[in-house]
Amino acid sequence: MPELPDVETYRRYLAATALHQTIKHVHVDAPSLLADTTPQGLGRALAHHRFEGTYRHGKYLFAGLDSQRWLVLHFGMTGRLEYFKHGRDRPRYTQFLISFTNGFHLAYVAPRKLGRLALTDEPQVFIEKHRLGPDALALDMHALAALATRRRGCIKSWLLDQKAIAGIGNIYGDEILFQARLDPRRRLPDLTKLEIERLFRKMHDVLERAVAARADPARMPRSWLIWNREKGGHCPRCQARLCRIRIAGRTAWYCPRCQR
DNA sequence: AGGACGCCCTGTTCGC
DNA sequence: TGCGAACAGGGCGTCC
Repeated sequence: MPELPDVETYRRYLAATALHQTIKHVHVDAPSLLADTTPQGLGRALAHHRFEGTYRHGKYLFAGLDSQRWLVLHFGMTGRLEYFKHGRDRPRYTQFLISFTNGFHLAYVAPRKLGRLALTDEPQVFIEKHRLGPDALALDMHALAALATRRRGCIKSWLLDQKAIAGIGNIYGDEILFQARLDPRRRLPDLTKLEIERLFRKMHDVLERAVAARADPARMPRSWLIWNREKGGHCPRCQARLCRIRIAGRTAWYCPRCQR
């Protein structure tokens, strides 16, 4: 689930719940999630400190500490955050737990343990180290067009490549291409200027509206592909049977009539 | 450069 | 109905 709109929603959630409170201690249940640190390292960095700010880049969430260090969270395919008070509310599959002196806890929940937790001195340093592309919502039309000319492969793999553009995953990638009416297999050099502009507008529009919907599909329009992206699904525009193909190792859903 | 693949994990769905 | 196989919204490393 966690693509840009989901992670932005988590960022707001963390900012609304867990800022400015002293961390009593942390507990790591799944050390395999830690990148370049240890449970002890994480404990030392967080205990007796407070989160004072948040930042998001693509699918990465950064929580800034009063020590000038940052906790980095990536949610893999199934991660999420949950803030709670009572021990009985501790979510199943909690892999990492932050306990505050006010008695509340922030759980990093990930049934599949495919996420990542790390520490960094500065989000920008982490972003450069991982060679992430610009955040999908920070791009303007010009920048997107410039990026597009440097690429020769197919459009869907490009949208999903975090080193090209950061934040788009399989679900919203399909949604953007559907709304831009572009076949996911189209090659970038073959796109016209108008098509690139359409792609940019839809990328922005889909991501902004998904953020406004708090990444909850139930709050998104029925006319979106997201409602129909399943076996036997039909195009919400023309009712044609949707096609399902494999691109870049992931399932791509598209309408063979509307997307060219 | 970019695409295909295997792998990391585990819960759910599919298909015989 | 039951069971193993295939699949799921991510990312990384390797190979070609």
